[in-house]
Amino acid sequence: METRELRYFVAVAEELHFGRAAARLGMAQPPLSRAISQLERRLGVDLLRRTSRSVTLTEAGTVLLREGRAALGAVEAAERRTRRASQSQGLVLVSKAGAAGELLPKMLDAYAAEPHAVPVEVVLCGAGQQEALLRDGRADVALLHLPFDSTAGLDTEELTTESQVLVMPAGHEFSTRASVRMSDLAELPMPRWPELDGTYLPGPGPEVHDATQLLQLIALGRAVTVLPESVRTSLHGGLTTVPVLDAPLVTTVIAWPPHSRSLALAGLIQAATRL
Amino acid sequence: METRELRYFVAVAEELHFGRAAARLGMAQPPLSRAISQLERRLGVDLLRRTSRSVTLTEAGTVLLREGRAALGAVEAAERRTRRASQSQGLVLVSKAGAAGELLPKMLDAYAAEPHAVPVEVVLCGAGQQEALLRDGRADVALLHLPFDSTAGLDTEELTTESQVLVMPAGHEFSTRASVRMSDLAELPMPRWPELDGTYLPGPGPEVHDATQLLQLIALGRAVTVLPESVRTSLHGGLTTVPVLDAPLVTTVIAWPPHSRSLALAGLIQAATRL
DNA sequence: GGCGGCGATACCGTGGGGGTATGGAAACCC
DNA sequence: GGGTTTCCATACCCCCACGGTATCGCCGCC
Repeated sequence: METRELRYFVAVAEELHFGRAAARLGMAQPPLSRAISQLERRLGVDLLRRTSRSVTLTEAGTVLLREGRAALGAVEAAERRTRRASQSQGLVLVSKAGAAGELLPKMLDAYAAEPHAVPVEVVLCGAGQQEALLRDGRADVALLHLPFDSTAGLDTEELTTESQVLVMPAGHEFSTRASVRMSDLAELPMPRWPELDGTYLPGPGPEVHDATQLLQLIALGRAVTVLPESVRTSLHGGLTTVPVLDAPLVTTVIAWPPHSRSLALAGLIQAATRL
Repeated sequence: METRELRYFVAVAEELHFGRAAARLGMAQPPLSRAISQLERRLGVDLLRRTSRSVTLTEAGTVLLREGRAALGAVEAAERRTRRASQSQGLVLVSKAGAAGELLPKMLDAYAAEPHAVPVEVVLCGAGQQEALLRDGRADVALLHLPFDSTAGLDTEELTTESQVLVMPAGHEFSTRASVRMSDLAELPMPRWPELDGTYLPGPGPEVHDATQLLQLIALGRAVTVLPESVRTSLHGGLTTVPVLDAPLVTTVIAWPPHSRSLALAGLIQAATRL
């Protein structure tokens, strides 16, 4: 199977429409139709059910969509990492914007003090995107937060575990309490983060896309949220926190793609775990 | 990058010889040379250092060899899993030949008793091959033994942990002792298992390639070995065991490729962990 | 029943991948 | 040191497969 065929199939499987898929691929529709039929014939498997009105995935097509995306990611990763290996031998670290406030600078300082340290570029991204960045080679190492982020298919090392606190404006009804419980918060509208595709699930809370925006909304009294306690060091005035007793513990882990233990990466991981 | 280019590059990088690589690929040498140069030009990266006498990998070439193998594995996996999804919806479980003697049948029985169980095909392979089989889609799930097998890039669930015993012929000098230590065994020639490429590292012990052969050699007095204690249930007469106090504990885990939680697989994993 | 949307089919042109023949550099050998 | 061998690169050619345009066939809809 060639990556071209995979790209074609993934486009069609995502659009469920040959015309739109062809447009997305920058080609005409007939060659795309043919390419998919050829792929089906070569695999000996029906991937799509076409009526002249609609296209749906078969069981096998669903599998190939999932596996094909992963395979394309791996190919792109190979390309990116090769390119990067030829130029800079620095590392790219990715973390959620606004997360890991304290830990990150400490880690970078500790690593930079090492004898053979290489430059570390820090990329901040939206929640849940780190895995994709690692997978397709745009990043070498990530900071993830369990249990929110998935570590499927990554090697990890635990760094810290912390409890969570409710973040709210100073005058909030809970601001004078010594602690709260999750059940106290059930009625409060929680801000909604974007899904992987950039859209928002429906719900009562405001839509946010980064931490600064979130903290502003909280300061404005439009939202409250539950965050790891380390955020307290980076809160400006006007915001206050109380512990949430039964919120899940948040573990920060450093994660990297398996089989990629370059010397530089090993050094960074070691520096991080020694903190 | 097309998989064809990747296959070409991997072949050349492994052979370090354009002529042999071309033969392996079933093509002539000149088009192969050209394809590699094109790849280098497109990536903007030198992958190989050629003198007219020898070919060596550059730094970037080393990266692409590693990443390219993984990417090709992912593509093959996509193909195989798609094919399998269209026919049988059974599972393929892979384990080292001779290992997991007790656990495996129990697990399969427990799973078969479940309401929606699908057929499970059991494949036995040499040590260290399970990961490759999982990765390229020939297997869905594997039994691995820590700390010997690598679980890099796999999702796992621990099943059992056991200590190890020395296996030897009945009349062996250690057979009357209550226990031994690793230091007692330092002088004994241990059998050598094949590496990933099927070759053997040099050393004093006999070369073995499966468990039956190993046990026969032990019965013949030509070798002794250290194995997880569960092997005791499958030893025939003439062999005996004593505990090795300070041998590493062996943990049997069930492992599967990330992102592949089909219903059937989830059921099998659940049945296994409930044992 | 005419129309519009969509996927499949028919047919054509071209670019690129693969072939053979040959060049050119470096090691080896007597 | 010149001939020989070895090995990768270049030159040239051919053909197939990929992509484009035109068109058909099917089906829902107004």
